[in-house]
Amino acid sequence: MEKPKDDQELAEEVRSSVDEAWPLFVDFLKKKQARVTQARKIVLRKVFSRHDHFCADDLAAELSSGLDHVSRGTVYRTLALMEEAGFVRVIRNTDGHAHYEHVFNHPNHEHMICDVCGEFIEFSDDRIAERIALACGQKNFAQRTYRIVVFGTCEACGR
Amino acid sequence: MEKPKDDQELAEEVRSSVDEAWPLFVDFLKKKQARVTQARKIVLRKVFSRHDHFCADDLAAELSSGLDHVSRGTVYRTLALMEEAGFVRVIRNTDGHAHYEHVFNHPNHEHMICDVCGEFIEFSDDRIAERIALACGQKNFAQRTYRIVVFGTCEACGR
DNA sequence: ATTACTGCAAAGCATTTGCAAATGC
DNA sequence: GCATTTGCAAATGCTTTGCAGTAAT
Repeated sequence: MEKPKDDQELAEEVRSSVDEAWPLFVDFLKKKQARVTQARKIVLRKVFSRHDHFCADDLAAELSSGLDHVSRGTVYRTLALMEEAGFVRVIRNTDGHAHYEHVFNHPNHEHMICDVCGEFIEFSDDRIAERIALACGQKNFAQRTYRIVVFGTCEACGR
Repeated sequence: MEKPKDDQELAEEVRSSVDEAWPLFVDFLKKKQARVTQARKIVLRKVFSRHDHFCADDLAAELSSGLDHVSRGTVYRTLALMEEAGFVRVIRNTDGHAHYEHVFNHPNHEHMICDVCGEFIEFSDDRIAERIALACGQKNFAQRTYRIVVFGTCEACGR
């Protein structure tokens, strides 16, 4: 049973996610012989300051015009790194945009996307993961990750 | 137990798919008060003349320079119609291209995409469909369709 | 000091769109 | 005959890239 989170709890969770994620990202960069830069820290912090899903371009827009300035190109490059590091997932909608979400402190879950309002609804089901693993075994396919998107109409829009 | 299909059987299957699909597409267009045109027929035939997956742009390229000429814009517009009609599915790869496949005479199935060679491997599992339906029920989400893509390495590339 | 990263603006590229001509109804 | 479609080419919009300057090691 999970009670709704209030603002303070959310803020807490954000802080801890960034605090946990950053050192891990630093490790990842070092292992890769890449550099630990301000821009990368700013992008990571921004990504974890959001709870919802966001699209690359919006993030780039926000960061390329604020105080902690990071250029569009760098935002895209950093998001690619973060995906490689496994901190972030891409979900390609039917529109051309790349939607991202962070996966840190966030159990495996999939999405329903409402055709009408575009809302993302999360769900998860361990059984599905099992069946997918099974199918991969049968095809001798070494699974790295998978993505499920269900399209349809959400409760609010259906009424 | 299914035996491998030889060329003649494949040709047969293609012919019958087109022959079955076209009248249905005509119905769809009429219901929509849209027009039954040559261009739409040509695109549909081309889509069903392919067994594999294809990307919108390749199809457009082939059709915009052949004898049965259809312009790029029209190919894109027609593919959108065919998707709406449920004859075709889009699978978005990580590259920006839209990959299509026809779903007529083709049971529900999902895909594994090899990171190395880009091959599409089909698989299906009714259990997964059940679990997804269940999850949608729980969220009061009216499911229209869904897509699963598993990323990883295929058998050949894994060796 | 060396090498990688960033910012900027320009290029890329699949897809969409506006509009005049063509076609289906 | 009238409205929808088509073809073409130009525009769009997200994303990537080249390069000169800047920052990290």
